[in-house]
Amino acid sequence: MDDQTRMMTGLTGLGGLAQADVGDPDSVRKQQSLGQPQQDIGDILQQIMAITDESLDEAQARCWPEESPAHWGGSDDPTEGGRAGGGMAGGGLPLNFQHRKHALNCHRMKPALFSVLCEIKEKTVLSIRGVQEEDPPDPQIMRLDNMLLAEGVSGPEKGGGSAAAAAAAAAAGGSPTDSSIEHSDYRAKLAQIRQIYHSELEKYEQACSEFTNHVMNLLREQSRTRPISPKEIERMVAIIHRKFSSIQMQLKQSTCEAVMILRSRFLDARRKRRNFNKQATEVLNEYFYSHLSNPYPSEEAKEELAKKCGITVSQVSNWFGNKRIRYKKNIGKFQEEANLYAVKTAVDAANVSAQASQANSPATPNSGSPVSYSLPNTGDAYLSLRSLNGEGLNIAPSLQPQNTLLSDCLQANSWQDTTNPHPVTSPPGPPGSVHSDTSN
DNA sequence: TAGCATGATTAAAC
DNA sequence: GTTTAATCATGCTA
Repeated sequence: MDDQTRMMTGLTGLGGLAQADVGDPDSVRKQQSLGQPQQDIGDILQQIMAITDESLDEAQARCWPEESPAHWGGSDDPTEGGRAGGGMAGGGLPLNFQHRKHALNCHRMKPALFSVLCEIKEKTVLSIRGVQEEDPPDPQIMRLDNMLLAEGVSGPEKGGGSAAAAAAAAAAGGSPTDSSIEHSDYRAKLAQIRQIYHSELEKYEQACSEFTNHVMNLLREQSRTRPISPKEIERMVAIIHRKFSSIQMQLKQSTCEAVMILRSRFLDARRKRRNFNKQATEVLNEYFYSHLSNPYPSEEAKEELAKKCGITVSQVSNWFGNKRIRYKKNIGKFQEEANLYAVKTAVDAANVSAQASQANSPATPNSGSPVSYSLPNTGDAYLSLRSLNGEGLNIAPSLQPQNTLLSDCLQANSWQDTTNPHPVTSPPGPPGSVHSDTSN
């Protein structure tokens, strides 16, 4: 029986009041003021107070002083309350208690009292209605949800986490093998976090649903003796959900923390700094010293270098940034290195031109032709040269006139003198290819 | 283990 | 957006 019906039933059963006045609490009060009804309500309230004030032990002692456990069990439906016989009535309540309850329910003033309670209830509900309006979604929860979704902890398993891992691994610039190991390790840990998160979430949801059902049953049960509207039950359910969602938020928070720790441990590039391999450093140095007059690789050149070195474009930028500043700070220290790479480049250029002469014709000129940036391993040639020329690192005179590149490498560099950032310039050449700026 | 080398990060300037 | 300059954190080596 719903609240409305219950109220109506109660009111129609109001014996001491005129039918026309039924449902009007003022009329009820008027009647109460006449004397007899007031006494009745007083009685009924007295009885209610007496029952509610009693502890269970007291009630037990009074109703069944020598009861056995067999008195418990069954239904407490008031309609069953009139059943004859000793021992237990329904609802797990002793029969005497059932009788008292039933007597109370059947009291002729009960419907009127119930209607007054309904009125009071209605007013109370109205006063708190404004406060109970639906809350907007919590931005913090939204942030947490978004992060968990982005990391692949919540939502579908694919993408998120592994993508983040891949991106971060790429940013860290580790070797392919290293990054793949770290990647799988990261994914395994992330999967662990995901599993824990989902199992905990399931537990919370189960507990929430169980508790909600329990409370709803309790309220439905109570609605027999006090007015409880379905809206109130809904509100109570909402309160329970809010409480549980705060627990969920804690779970989400700690999951996010775990993910952040995992990320910082596995993917923090600074933590995982690895020196570039020898070949990569050589490629970068070759470019740097062969563009010493303007060591600012274009975006295309950076991409090309990054590809050659197996690192990212930003790592190339970092490297050049560091190199420029360190070179500038201590030119003397880097002079030897500069000479070394200048010779290396020159030897390569000489080799290239010699090959070109042989391949074409004896008269083919090579001056002015662009020198390919892709240098073969000229280390041996350089060492031979070095030994021929002693440790003085002088350039073989025969090589000098052939390469404007060489002079470019060794000339005074304007970028070193300026304190302002050098304008972003690209060495001439088609995009995607790395050239030495022989035209300089 | 100290000291240097080196890659990454940061703030400020442009 | 890039660059410089300073700095941090880590790797390498004697």
